[in-house]
Amino acid sequence: MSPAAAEPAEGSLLLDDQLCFALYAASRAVTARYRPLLEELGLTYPQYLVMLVLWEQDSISVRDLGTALQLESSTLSPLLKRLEANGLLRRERRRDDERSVAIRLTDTGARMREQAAAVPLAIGDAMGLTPDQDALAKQLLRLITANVAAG
Amino acid sequence: MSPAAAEPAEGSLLLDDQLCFALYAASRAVTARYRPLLEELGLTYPQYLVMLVLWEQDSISVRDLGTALQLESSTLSPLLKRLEANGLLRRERRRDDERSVAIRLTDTGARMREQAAAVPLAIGDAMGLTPDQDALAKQLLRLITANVAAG
DNA sequence: CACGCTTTAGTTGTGCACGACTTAATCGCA
DNA sequence: TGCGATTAAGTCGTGCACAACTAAAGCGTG
Repeated sequence: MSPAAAEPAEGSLLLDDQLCFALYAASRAVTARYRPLLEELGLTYPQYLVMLVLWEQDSISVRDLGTALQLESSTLSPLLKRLEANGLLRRERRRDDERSVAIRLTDTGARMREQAAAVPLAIGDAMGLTPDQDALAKQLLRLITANVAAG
Repeated sequence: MSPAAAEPAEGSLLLDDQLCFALYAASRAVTARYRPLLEELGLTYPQYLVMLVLWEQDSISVRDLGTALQLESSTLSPLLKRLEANGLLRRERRRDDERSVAIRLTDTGARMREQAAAVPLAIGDAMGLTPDQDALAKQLLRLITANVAAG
């Protein structure tokens, strides 16, 4: 991690100067790395993220799931239907508020948690960062997310 | 940028411990920030990345474009058709190798570069990182990309 | 030269991601 | 109490992203 050889001019249009491209490329590369592991579980990457939330907090509304993952209902609704079709969760209208839909894991969905425990370990290994680098990367990424969302 | 309050256990399944999620969320947040700016140019974010490459190196093959952006021809071919339909570029078979297609900017596409110069500045501003943080983030992201691609 | 292998671009099918919109339920307040 | 505004989930259309595959061109070696 030595400093960059030559610091780019402000407002460069060179692809390799763009932080946004480094971000976009890294995100796709990591997702690609997950793909074969998740395929064994029959999950896509966004489906895996939904399962992570549900393993943390079962019986959550579509709205709160969207808040946690920063996804619209127009993305989540079909995704949740696919997970329901695969037997991992059930969707039921809340009786106290019929607008809201509660997402609950099935036994199959809950049991998948054990199998999934190996996944973050394998990916963490593949990313090959030291614990300090990992923490630093998370902090920088959250800072970026917070800043661009704010303006 | 103080250290994290509590370092997560290895292999945690908590969403907010996952570097992969921070990456995925940041990437989408940044793309969302670009959207209104690029809409004025009539571009999507991946189309903007293609234009960045072309402003750097005109008359490039689909293959080399794919290498630069780490995208498959199955993603690029339809995207390039849309850019061609919008009058920003032309596609022509190479005479010396009829398998290959050369992508060339039209005058309109080349002229868009001036308008686009403001975009990275605005985004850099919105990300709100110091030059050091920006450089560090790029280094970490490239390290992650290289590591996960390698294994 | 011939024929099989590789390379290049493109097509097809599936699943996100998001804007614009719809429907139904609930809320708030005049 | 009634009715307009708000909220929740979902549909639809467009555009990535990628795997699996196809078609056509070029290459290499017997």
